Amino acid sequence: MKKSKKFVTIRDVAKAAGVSINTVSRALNNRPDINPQTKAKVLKVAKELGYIKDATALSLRYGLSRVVGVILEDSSNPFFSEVLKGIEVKAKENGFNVILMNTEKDYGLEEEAIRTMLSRRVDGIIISPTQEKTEDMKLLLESGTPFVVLGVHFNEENIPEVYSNDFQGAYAAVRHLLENGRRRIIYLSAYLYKSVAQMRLAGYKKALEDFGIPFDEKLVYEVEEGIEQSYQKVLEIVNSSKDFDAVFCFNDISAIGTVWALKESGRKVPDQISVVGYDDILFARFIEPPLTTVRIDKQQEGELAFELLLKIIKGEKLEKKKIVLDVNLIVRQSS
Amino acid sequence: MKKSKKFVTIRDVAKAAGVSINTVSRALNNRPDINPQTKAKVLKVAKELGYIKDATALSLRYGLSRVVGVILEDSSNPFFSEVLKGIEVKAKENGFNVILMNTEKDYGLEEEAIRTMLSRRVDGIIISPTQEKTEDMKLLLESGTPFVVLGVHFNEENIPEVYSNDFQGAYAAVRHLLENGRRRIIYLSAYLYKSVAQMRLAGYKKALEDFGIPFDEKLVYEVEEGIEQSYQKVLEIVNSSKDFDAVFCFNDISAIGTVWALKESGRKVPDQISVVGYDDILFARFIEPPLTTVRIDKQQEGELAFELLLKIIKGEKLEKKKIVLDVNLIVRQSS
DNA sequence: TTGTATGCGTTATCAT
DNA sequence: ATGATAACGCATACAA
Repeated sequence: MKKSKKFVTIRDVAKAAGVSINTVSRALNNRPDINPQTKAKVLKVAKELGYIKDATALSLRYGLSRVVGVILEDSSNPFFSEVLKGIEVKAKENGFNVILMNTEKDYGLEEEAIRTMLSRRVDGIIISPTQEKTEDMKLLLESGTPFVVLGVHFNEENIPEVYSNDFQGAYAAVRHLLENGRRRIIYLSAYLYKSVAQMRLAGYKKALEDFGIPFDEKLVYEVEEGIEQSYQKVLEIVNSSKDFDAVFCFNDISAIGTVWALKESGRKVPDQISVVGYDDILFARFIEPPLTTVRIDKQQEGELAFELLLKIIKGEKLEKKKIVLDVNLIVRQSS
Repeated sequence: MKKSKKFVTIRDVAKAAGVSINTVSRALNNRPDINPQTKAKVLKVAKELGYIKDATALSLRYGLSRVVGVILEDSSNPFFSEVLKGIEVKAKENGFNVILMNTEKDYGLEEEAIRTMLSRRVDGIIISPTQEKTEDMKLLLESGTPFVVLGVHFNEENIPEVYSNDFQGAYAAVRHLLENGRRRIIYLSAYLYKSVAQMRLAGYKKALEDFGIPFDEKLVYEVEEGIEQSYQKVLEIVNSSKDFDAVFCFNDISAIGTVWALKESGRKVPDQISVVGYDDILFARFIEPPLTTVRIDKQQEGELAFELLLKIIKGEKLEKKKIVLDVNLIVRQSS
C-alpha cells in the first residue's frame, strides 16, 4: 500500500508563485504582514493548483487534531444512532470531526478503541462504556485526554458525564402502571452491572414502596439487550405460568420483543398485560399497540455530551461535571 | 485552546532507557537488528512511561492515514445506520478508522464534507451523494483519492459503486401487487433526480407493462423523504378522492407514514389499500400491519463498499467497478 | 548492534 | 514585506 497521489504542498505553490513557503503560509492564513498583491497572486496560484491544507501536518504541528473520538456500543442501535447524530451536528458546528468506533459491548474492543483514539491524538473522547469491566476508564483518566462518559453514571466525583435521569424515568413508568391497577409488574432489565439498569431498578422499587407493594425479586429478570432475547425470555416467563400483569422493559427494543412474545402467546396488550418501554425511539409509536415509553431526547444527549467535552478541551471552568437529562413518560396504548 | 498534556514520545523513552531514538523505534517495531536485551529494556521503559504511538506523525511520515471518510445523508436514518455499521466492522477488521460526516441532504454540506476529508488526508472515501448537484463528485474524481459511491448509480463507467438492484426490487414489489389484483398503484417516490428513485420508477413501469396496464403519471408522486412528509402527502391524496388501491413506497420510513395516514383516514390496510415499503429496516415487521417490503442487506452493502474501497486503496485490479446487490421481496401483511 | 541525520507539511520565530 | 530555519513525532537510509 503506497500513497496514491501526491497532494499539492505550500512548497509547490511557493515555487509556482515565485515566493517563499511562508509567504504562501501568510497568504493562506490571512496574515496582515503581506503585500495584498502578493497575497492575491499566491491565492490564485494555490487555487489553480488545487491546494488543500494538510490537516495531519497541522495536528503534528500544534498537538491538536480537531477530532473527537466517539466510542459506542453499537451505532446501528436506534438509541445510539440518534445520540451520534447529535454529537456529529455539534462537532461540525464547532469545526471538529468525529471518529467512530463500536465496541459491540465487548470489553476488549472497548479498551482497544480507547487506545486507538489516544494513538490518533483525538482532542477528546465521548464514550458509552459497557461497564462489564472498568479498568479501561482508568487508562483514559490517566491519559490526560479530555473525555465525557455518556449514558452511564459512575460514583466518582471527577468523571464528567451526561446521562438521563433513569431513577425518575423508571419511577414515572412504574407509578403509571400502579395507578392503572397493575400489581405484579415484571422488570425486564439489562444486566445489573450497568448503572442504568441499577438506577431504573431503584426507581422501580421506590414506586412500589410508595404504593405499599412489597418488592418481589422474582419479578426482576436480567436479559441481554435485543429484540430476540427479550422475546425468548418473555415466552419463557409466560410458559412458566408466572403471575404478572405488566412488564416494565429496559428499553423500547426490549419492549418490542416483549409485545411480540405476548401477542404470540395470546395475551392481550394492554387488556391483560401492560407494557412500558424506555427511550422513545422513532418507531415506538408505530408498533401495535403504540408503545407507552419514557422519552429521552437522544439527540440532545449527544449535543450536550459534545458541548461538555468541548468545554473540557478548552479548559473552561465547569459549573457541573455531571449533566442529568430530564425524561418524560409518554403514555400511548400499550399500558 | 492549547494542548492539554504532553504525550510520551520515543525521545522520552530513549532518554529514560539510555539509548538513541531509533533503537527505541527498532524495539517498538520488531526490527531484527537489535539486541534482545536492549529491546526488552526499551519495551519495559516504554510501557512504564505509557508510550502510545502517534498516528498523526505516521500519517505525515507515510502519506497514509489508515482512515476512511464516510459521507452519508443521515447516519441516524435506520437504513444508513446499518450501512455505517457494516463499514465500521470491515474497517476495524482491516486496521482502519472511520471519520463520519452527515450531509443532511444538503449539497453545500456534501461538498464541504469532501473537502474536509481530503484535508484530513483520508486514504479513501465512501460517499452516498445527494445527487441534487454533482459537481462535487468531479472534485473527488480529480483529487485522486480513492472513493466508492454507495447506494447510487451514475452513468459513468469509471466511478466505483455499490448499490442494490432497484429495478429488480421495484419490479418484484409492483408485480406482487398486480398479482394480488391491484390495478391503481401509486408510486410514492423520492425526488426523481435521484438515480434510485428513477430505477425504481423503471421497475414499476416495467411491471405494469408486463401486465398490460397503461402507465399513469398521475399516480407518481415525488415526496421529500420522511415519515411526516409521506403522511401528509397521503392524506392529501386521500382527500383529493383519487382512485387507488395500493401504494408502492420509496422506503419503509415512507411506508410507515403512508400506513399511518391511511389508518387515520379510515382506510383498511391491506383490505382496501395495499402498501409495500423498501429496505426492510429492523422495525418493518413490527409495525401494524407488518410491512411487505423489499429487503436490502444493508450491513452487507456497507461491508462491500469498504472492501471495494480497500482494493482501490491497495491498487488492486478490480474485476468489477460496479457491485450490484440482489434484493428480495418480503411479503408480510400489508399487501 | 547502535547512533546520526533527513524528511513528511505546516506555522512561528527570527532575521533581513 | 519577505525569506530562511527550526520544530512537531516518527521511521529509515546511512554511518559508525
